[in-house]
Amino acid sequence: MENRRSKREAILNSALKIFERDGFYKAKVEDIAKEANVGKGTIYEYFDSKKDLFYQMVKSMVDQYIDDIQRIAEEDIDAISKLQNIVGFHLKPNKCDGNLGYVIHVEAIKSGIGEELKLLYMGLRSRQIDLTEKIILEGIESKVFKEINAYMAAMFFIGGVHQFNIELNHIERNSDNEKNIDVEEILDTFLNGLAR
Amino acid sequence: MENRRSKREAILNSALKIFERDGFYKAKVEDIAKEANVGKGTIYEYFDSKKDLFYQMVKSMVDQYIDDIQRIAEEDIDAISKLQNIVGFHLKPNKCDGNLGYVIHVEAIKSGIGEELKLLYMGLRSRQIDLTEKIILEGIESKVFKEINAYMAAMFFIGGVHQFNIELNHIERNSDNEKNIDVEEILDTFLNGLAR
Amino acid sequence: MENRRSKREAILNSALKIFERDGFYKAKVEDIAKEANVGKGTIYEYFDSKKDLFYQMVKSMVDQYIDDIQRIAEEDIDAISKLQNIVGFHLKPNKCDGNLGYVIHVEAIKSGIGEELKLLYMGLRSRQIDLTEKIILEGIESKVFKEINAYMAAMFFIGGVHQFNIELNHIERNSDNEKNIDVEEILDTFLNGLAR
Amino acid sequence: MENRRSKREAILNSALKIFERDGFYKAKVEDIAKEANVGKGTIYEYFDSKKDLFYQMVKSMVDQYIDDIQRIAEEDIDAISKLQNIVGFHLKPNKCDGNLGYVIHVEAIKSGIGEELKLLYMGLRSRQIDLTEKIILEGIESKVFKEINAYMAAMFFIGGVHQFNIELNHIERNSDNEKNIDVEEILDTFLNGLAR
DNA sequence: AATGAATGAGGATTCATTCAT
DNA sequence: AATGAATGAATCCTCATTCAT
Repeated sequence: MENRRSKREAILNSALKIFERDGFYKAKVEDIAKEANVGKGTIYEYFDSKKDLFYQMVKSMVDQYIDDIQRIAEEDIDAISKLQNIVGFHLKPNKCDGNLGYVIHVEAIKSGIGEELKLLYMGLRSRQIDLTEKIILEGIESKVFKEINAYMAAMFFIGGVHQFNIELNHIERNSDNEKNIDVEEILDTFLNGLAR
Repeated sequence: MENRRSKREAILNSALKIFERDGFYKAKVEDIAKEANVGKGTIYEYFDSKKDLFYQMVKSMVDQYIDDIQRIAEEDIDAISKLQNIVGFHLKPNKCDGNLGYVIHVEAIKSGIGEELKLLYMGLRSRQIDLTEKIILEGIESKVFKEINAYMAAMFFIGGVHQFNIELNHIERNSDNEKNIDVEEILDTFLNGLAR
Repeated sequence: MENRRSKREAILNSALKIFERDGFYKAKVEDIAKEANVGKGTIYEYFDSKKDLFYQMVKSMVDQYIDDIQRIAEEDIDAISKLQNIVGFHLKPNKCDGNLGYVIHVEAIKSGIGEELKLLYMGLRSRQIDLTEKIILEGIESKVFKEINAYMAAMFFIGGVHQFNIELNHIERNSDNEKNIDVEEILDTFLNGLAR
Repeated sequence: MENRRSKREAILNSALKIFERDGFYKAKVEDIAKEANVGKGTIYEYFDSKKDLFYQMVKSMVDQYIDDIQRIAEEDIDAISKLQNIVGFHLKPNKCDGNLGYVIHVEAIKSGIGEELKLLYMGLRSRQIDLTEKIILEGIESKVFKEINAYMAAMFFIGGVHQFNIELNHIERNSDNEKNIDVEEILDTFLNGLAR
């Protein structure tokens, strides 16, 4: 039934919203249900438990995310453009939310939700680093980058990108001293460093 | 009584450990009490509530942390050495744990624990960025760094450092393909960038 | 429609099976529906509620049971042969299951299901005792039995028969030290007692 | 603490009362708590779960019951007197309640509560039959009883006794046509049978 | 007539907090 | 001051029942 898939989708979206707002333990299944305009029981028609719902929500996020950055990594463009696109992707609001990332991180590390979640999360991290590392290696190969430790550079890149994501989506949003942040400048900082 | 202060300290240390392991909502007051070798009721002699305990724990962490990096920032050494020390400080295990940082972030953003926590956390972030920014500005002034956007560079620096912290304390720890990460190399990546 | 009656019958049979296995409260309407190869909603086309289904199931069991032992009681044979047939009837597996009897007893005594069930059950018990008592009185009249308290003897007879039924259908079934139990011997014990 | 044991006892007594009245699934933990004049949460200080409470309650009943009939079986009196005492014991109201026996039987057979309960119950049954069988064998040895199948006789005896127990405690109690039932007469029926 | 997706009342269980000792 | 037994509010989850198709 077409309807079944769409209701599942609706629940996942509510879950995303509520889990992001409240974290796993504070979130109430009933609130997720309300948000999705379904009854409490309905959630259990589609998911085994609150934990399962969380896991499935994370899984759908992760799958989408990996898909997205993979697509960027596989484009037929130079390494710098790829990095540029990745930065751009992370600054787009709602597209990939850093706060949810923190929530997932916390629950995955605790693994009070299940070993599977931990694996999923670890997989995401290594995939993220791998892809970035590969892009950097491409850049090295094509002589655009110098012979740098690609793993380390990848870590730096991801860390920096996340920092901007959080800052923009959750911190800045509340304050008024709007700092203009643009992709070009971020990338420049990363590529050229500070040293004179 | 001297004893009173030390028991409070003991509870804060247990709280740190358990909250880091379990997050705010999963953590049980009883577990914190056990860890501190005190009775459950005793915790309420020293703290108003679980939320208060969390807040006080965060506060003591934050105060300590700001103290530490402030001390580094105020040393009479050049900007590069300061950054080096900051990186080194964050890689020292147990000294400042990235996972707890995530836990705090999540609870602070939700502010289900109280507006004060949010303020405390925001204060920490801006302080962290300010200090780093200031160090970078010092470097620019003394012509060691080029005329770069210091705010942006600070964000990148902090993001990268966190990424390494998490990777080392929580991810690597479990895997065996030990990647040697040393302060020198990290800083080099940051200072000189990738570009040829 | 002929079909309607047969579907009702199918549901009653499933109900019998599931209620016997799980008892009233543990049994799920959905399981009964599955067992009967009908939809969950269909059950409510034939029965008002789970309680009603239980009641109707018990009623159909009870009617059948009373019919059966009544037929035995009315045969044109001597009292001893009647008792023999009653024992034989209860030892036949699947014919009349002692465990369901316990389930019914429990629910009927609690009467959380309804006063009607209690009445039905009480009626069954008194009918059972009455019939047996009557057979024994026949035996006394025809000088085959002595002038014994027929009510008491009936109670003993029924109690003993139930005990064998349970033992055979639920306990023995699991163990291996098969004790041969045959109708002749049971009846002999009952008729002649232990005393030398 | 003396108090701790007595509160546990109080909860077990309430459990006995409520489980007997409602059966396992219908019984509410809250009702048991109310009956024992404790808070709902207190029950979980003494028992792991509703199932555990049921099991412990059954265990304490079973232990007491086996103790009681064992004591009777070991007295230094003749076989007939022992049987007489066993009948007397079962007719004493509140001393050993047949309805609870049914409840236990139903839950034990289903073993939805746990395999342990089943084992406990099976142990009770076999113990009950063993003891009775032994008494009968004593009687045979001392030439008071004839060379009868002792196992079968034991089954009959127990079945009859239970029947009386139920009849007296749960059925008769409600009706008015009081039938005088006394131990002597019951035993006479059992020992001498019906046959002339 | 038959279905099963949707519902929400109901109940087991957890755990922050209190308070008598 | 310190404790931990007791509590009940809060929340996950189940399942009888309804109703749109």
